[in-house]
Amino acid sequence: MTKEKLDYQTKCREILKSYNVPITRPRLLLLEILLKNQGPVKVEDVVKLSNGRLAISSVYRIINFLKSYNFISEFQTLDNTKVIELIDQNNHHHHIFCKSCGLITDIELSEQLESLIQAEIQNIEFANDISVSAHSLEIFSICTRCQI
Amino acid sequence: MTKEKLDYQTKCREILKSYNVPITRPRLLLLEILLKNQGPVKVEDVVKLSNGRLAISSVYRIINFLKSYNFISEFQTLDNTKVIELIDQNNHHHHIFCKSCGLITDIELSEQLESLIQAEIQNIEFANDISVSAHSLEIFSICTRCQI
DNA sequence: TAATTATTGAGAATGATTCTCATTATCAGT
DNA sequence: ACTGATAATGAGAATCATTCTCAATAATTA
Repeated sequence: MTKEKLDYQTKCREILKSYNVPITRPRLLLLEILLKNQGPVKVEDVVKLSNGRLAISSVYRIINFLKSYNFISEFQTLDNTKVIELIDQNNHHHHIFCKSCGLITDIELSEQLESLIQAEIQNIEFANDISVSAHSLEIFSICTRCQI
Repeated sequence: MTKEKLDYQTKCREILKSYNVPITRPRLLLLEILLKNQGPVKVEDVVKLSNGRLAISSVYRIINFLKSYNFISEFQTLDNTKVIELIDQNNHHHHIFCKSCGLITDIELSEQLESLIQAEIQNIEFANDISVSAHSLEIFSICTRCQI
């Protein structure tokens, strides 16, 4: 077993432990797959990448379970495929969707814009007496490859 | 027939005509339903509101057809229900999703923030050599009713 | 008004997601 | 470590949303 692989597993274990979530092989595997594949992954890809070690019903169950712990964010691609992504507090980002090929690209906004969004959200919270927990800016475009 | 009802139908007819889209009773009906119900509507609600005059297969077909003309925007609620909304160029807005009850609230950002987003998008277009056609800021919160 | 062509409705087919339940794994307490 | 209580899993059945099919119908053009 390579050092890298060991590190992933250790990290996954720590993540689960820190949230007091029972550590099981399938949960470790799913987290490991998400850690290794930065960016959004389709449900069927998780199953494929597990090499038959994860049942699709378990993948859905674990996704829904971990969503409730805010480990995972889930959204739809433009062709309505569900994709999931590890939530990384240190890497707040948004997504560009290609309307032609469906490619999803991560994007970070400038600090200035991000803090202005935060300010506006505070206004919205105040005006509507609500408590906002997250935001996401989705950008729709035609990607470089598809422009040709 | 009331004057109001006549107005809706006339407006719908004009919309379709202006895009050179063949005018059919089901398309008029769907547009009328969307015009009357400002904000996002579920597919099943469209069928209900049509009082049996629209088949669900037709609703899906018409939605996909009109989407390609940019009449309609489509997105998912937090519990993954598809909702559609009429695109109104004069009313660019975003959505607040209640994580508890699923309520979707329309929201307009301040002109300042909206133009800063536009500026950032221009940078993104320039940096990535892409052409952005739309954007959407999604805000996730607990709504006033659910706070209690 | 008739002929041509596109659209619709109803239900069948598909595909994604959830549910069920017997089997297996995890964990706390010894 | 071992055991028992409890929770999680895998496999496939069930459900639900969406698309497909095709005969009947409506819209458009001349």
